Amino acid sequence: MRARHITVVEVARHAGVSLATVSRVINGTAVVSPDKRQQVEQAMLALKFQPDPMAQGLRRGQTNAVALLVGDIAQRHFAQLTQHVQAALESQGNDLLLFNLGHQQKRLEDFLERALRMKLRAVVVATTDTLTRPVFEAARKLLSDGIKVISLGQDLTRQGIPSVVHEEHQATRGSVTHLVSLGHQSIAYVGRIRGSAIGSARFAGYRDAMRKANRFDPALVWDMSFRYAAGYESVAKALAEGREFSALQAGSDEIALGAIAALHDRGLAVPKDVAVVGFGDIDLAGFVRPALTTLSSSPLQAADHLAQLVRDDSPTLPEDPPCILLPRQLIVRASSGQ
Amino acid sequence: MRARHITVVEVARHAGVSLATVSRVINGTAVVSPDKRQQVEQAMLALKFQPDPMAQGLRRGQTNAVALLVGDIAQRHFAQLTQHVQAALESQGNDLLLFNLGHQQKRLEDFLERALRMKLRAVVVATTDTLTRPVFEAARKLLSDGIKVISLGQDLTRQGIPSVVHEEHQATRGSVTHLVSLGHQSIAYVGRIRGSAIGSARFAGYRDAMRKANRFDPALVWDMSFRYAAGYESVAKALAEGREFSALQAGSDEIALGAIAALHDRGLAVPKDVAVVGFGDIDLAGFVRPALTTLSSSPLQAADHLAQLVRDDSPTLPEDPPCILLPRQLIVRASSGQ
DNA sequence: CTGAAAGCGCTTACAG
DNA sequence: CTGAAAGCGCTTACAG
Repeated sequence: MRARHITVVEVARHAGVSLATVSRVINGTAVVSPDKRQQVEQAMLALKFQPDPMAQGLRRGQTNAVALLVGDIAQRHFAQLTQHVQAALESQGNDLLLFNLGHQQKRLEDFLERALRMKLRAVVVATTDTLTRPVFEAARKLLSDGIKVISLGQDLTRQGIPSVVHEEHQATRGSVTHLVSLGHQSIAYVGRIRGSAIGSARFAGYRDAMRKANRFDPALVWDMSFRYAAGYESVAKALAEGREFSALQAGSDEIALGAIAALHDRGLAVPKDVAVVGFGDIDLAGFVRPALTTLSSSPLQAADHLAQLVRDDSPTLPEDPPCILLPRQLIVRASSGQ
Repeated sequence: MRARHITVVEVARHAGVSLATVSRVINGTAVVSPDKRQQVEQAMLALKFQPDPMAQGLRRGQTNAVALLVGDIAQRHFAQLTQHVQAALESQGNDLLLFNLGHQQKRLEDFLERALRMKLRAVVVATTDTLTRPVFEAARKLLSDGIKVISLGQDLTRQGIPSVVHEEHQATRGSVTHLVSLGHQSIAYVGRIRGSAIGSARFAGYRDAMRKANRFDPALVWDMSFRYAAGYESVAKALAEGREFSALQAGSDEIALGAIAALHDRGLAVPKDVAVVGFGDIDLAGFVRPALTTLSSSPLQAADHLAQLVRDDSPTLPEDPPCILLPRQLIVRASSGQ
């Protein structure tokens, strides 16, 4: 059933040269006389030759696959990231191996162990979760084996891992300061996600801005579980408990949307009764009503920087890995009023 | 830099057996005496041996990777599908190679050509787009080369491709009939996406229901480009033109959300002035206000069926490939009234 | 049940 | 600039 494919042997025969010469033409790895080169190229065309990636990989000790480990592809943010990372990698000839972590640390660890044998070109870790020791150890093993590990989303340079990150702390500090300047006194924070490094950073920005305004109140900080439902439940619970607040900073757009639903169900209007600011600017943000004020992201730029790091063949294991920082901007829409 | 890995040679030496025996233990492909088996297993453990997937792949002529080609990972529906497909494949030991088509036919074609050399375990095509001849030809080449091709989303069994699909036509026919029974006379359809096989089927269901009710009016059918923005623009344009309608069936939830924003911006209330029904039941559907009435999907079941087809080693190239049909249900929420 | 040997399709020293 | 040969790490007839 399985057809026999054209190999370098056939090409060499057809072109009247040796295997080595064919290989040199394929890889452009050594000088080949113009006429032989042409014969080989014609033979490849005539026979519709395509090199076998497995064989190349085995021999070179390297595939052209990059693994992307995402926190949870079901989250808008990660889906967007995946989209752009795939595009950026493809444009430089790399395939994308996708691994959905579902926020499970153990899965990350297991994959990293396995990655050691896969001869990947790079492993990209895109998770917001706080990482633990075993993960770092597995990553170090990869690194010392010459396999690139890159962090997308959180700064892991202290672990020797090049990172592409967005502003987090400054972002919420800025947006909350904006809410304060609008006259809000009681501003709640919904979504200080437990176990999330990024979530903590966003929360810290909020906290610092509130402290500066002398308005920080731990009772207005709500943890929660997961996305829409979490945003909804947190706010529903707070309202049931009689908490008072005139504004709300969410840890993500999805949480913000859930929060808005909860406010709505209690008869509270956004932004009239409660102003809401999300985080991340998912594509839907501009299409809900009221449109969602939020903090921007740059998944496209992030993916481009990442691709550059993947391509970059600078000496492995630099003591001082690069950290690329992407800014965020407050995108003011109707949900925050004024 | 790159460390030398443990190979079968070391394991064989350590266990005092031949390479062949080690291989047999790894693969469980032939009977090995209990004592030798144990020695090998101990050696593998002691040396922390992990087989090299590239070498195995080259020798066997088969990887354990499955390619998933999705219409557009930025769309909720595809992101969810990807999540479940990855999980299902992983549980059977397969890696996922993700390819985002961005709805570009040419990319599908190119990838299919390339897949021929990749020795993939299967290629899963998950797109709603109407496919063209060159794509089918490339698929046939894969099929005849013994590589599984599976369609996720549209019925391609006539092309010899096993398919896992959802009801489309019946779904909109049912939901529109429901709207009719609620007393609606003018029901618009937004999102008969050009070039989308699935979009056409959904539209046909609407059309048939409207015809049956003697209410079909082509002026109430609006094509559009892309997701939220499209839903918004279509409806905004229709309203500006003075079209009258009391209900609206959308081709997707995202389109429905965009449509609702447009209605809102014209001062129309949902469902009081216009009832809205979406399609797909994305996770957000229950968390917008009013909550979105929509047609359910079963990405989890779809992924499971798919995984089964991937695993299934029945004779290649059956003349009559299976078509697995998943039902949809109308999920009634606030946006459709009553 | 077991081992020696060939071979999957390439690339890369090595020698010329 | 070119070719013959070795070898990447496995698996699989083949012979016993």
